[in-house]
Amino acid sequence: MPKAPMTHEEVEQTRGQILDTALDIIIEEGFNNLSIRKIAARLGVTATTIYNYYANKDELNLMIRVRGFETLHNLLLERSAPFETAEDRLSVMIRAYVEFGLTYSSYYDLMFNLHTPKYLDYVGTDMETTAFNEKQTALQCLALFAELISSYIKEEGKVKDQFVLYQVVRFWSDLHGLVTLSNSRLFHEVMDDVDAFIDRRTSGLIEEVMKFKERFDDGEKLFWP
Amino acid sequence: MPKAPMTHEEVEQTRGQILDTALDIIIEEGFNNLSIRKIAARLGVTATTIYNYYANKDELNLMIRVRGFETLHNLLLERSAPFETAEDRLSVMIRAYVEFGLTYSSYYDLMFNLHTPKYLDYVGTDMETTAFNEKQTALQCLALFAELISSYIKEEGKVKDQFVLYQVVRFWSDLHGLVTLSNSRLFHEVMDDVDAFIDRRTSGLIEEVMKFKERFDDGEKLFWP
DNA sequence: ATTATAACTTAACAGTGTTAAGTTAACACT
DNA sequence: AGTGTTAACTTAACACTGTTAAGTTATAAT
Repeated sequence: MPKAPMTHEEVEQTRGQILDTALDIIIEEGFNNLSIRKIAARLGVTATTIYNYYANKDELNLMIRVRGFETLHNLLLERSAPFETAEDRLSVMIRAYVEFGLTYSSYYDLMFNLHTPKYLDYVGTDMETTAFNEKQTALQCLALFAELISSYIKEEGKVKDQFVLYQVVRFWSDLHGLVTLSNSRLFHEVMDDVDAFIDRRTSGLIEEVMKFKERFDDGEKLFWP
Repeated sequence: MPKAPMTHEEVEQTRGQILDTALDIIIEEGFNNLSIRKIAARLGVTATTIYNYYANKDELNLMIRVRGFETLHNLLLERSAPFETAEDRLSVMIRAYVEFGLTYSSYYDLMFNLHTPKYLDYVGTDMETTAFNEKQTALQCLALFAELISSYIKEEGKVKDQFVLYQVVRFWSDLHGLVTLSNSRLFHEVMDDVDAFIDRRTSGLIEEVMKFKERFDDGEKLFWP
């Protein structure tokens, strides 16, 4: 006798519309100007309706981050697809990462910055599974880099895995510093030609990765940097 | 006939008390939980009173950042003072920077992150001079590093200055990536022993700086990295 | 005692996330 | 056709934010 509930697909569609609207607002007005009421107004409903589809703003932020990681993952795949060698693929992926960070600076900030909770913060809460999915999507991006670095090294085993993780996180950290100091416009406070700096530093990092490969190609045993 | 206004010093003292209270709240409850009303309540006044001493929350944030840069600057001087050689001084300063970033993560975030306006955003506004002072304090920290790198190189001139700026900003960028990914707890999502990683990476960066020095000591001409 | 005014407060506005309670409309069953 | 169930939505409110206009109070010099 009751009214038939929305199908799972209909719910997902509405959730998608809400997310799309949120992304529109972020792109048009920046992340700081995103509010539940603003999303609702654009969709012609009241703010409370949003809460039928997302538990709270945190969950919405989490979904925005998932979108971000998916976009990044796709970009990395897209850019590396035309290339065969690990060198070429790594090179374009590093440049793609920087490009993503600078282009979608609002996403990037939400994905990688301090004031957003991370998976470990959600363990034991209602949103643990959502957060788990976000983390997996994010890890797939890291994995793309890890696979390539890993392919350099003939040895196998736990020590290798640790080495690869160290290398990946190390280069990630360097790239992250580059992206965030540029997005925070602090580079612009101390330098005239920021673009040139970013180009040079990105090229420098790619060269560093290539040097690692050469050392392994020359038959060097696994070394600890 | 009018009531005598507060002396400049009294005003500065009150401004200082407001700032101190703000810092207390940031340390105790985090930057996100800082509010004008909360500061006022702790000082036993109303929120509007704060506006007699600071134009708005932005100016208060600016002053918090100045404090942060002063603290960082003092820490760098303090740590490097006992040492004579440029190597030792650079080494302890690099470690001090990381230590500062990890210890005062709330300050650090406010000082270096996206969503706080920078000097260039204040040009032409009432707060331009305040922002200018902040920038100068910040640049003094950079200068401490620049002087030491500069002392490696015997040559002089514009090319050298550009080289030194590139090097300083490059290492700053790397350190910033390390600090912010740690503070955002993203390292903790992918690694077990984050402290070990940070130690190793910091040491690695110090080694890199030392290698530069060696190349110059060996009589190498100014090279472009 | 009067008066100017510095320092402060009250009250309000427009905004935020969020929740409890009420409305509306669609469906299945009698 | 009428009725009860309930999904989807709205209204109204709470507690909070930064910020401002207007009003109060206490102090100092005349």
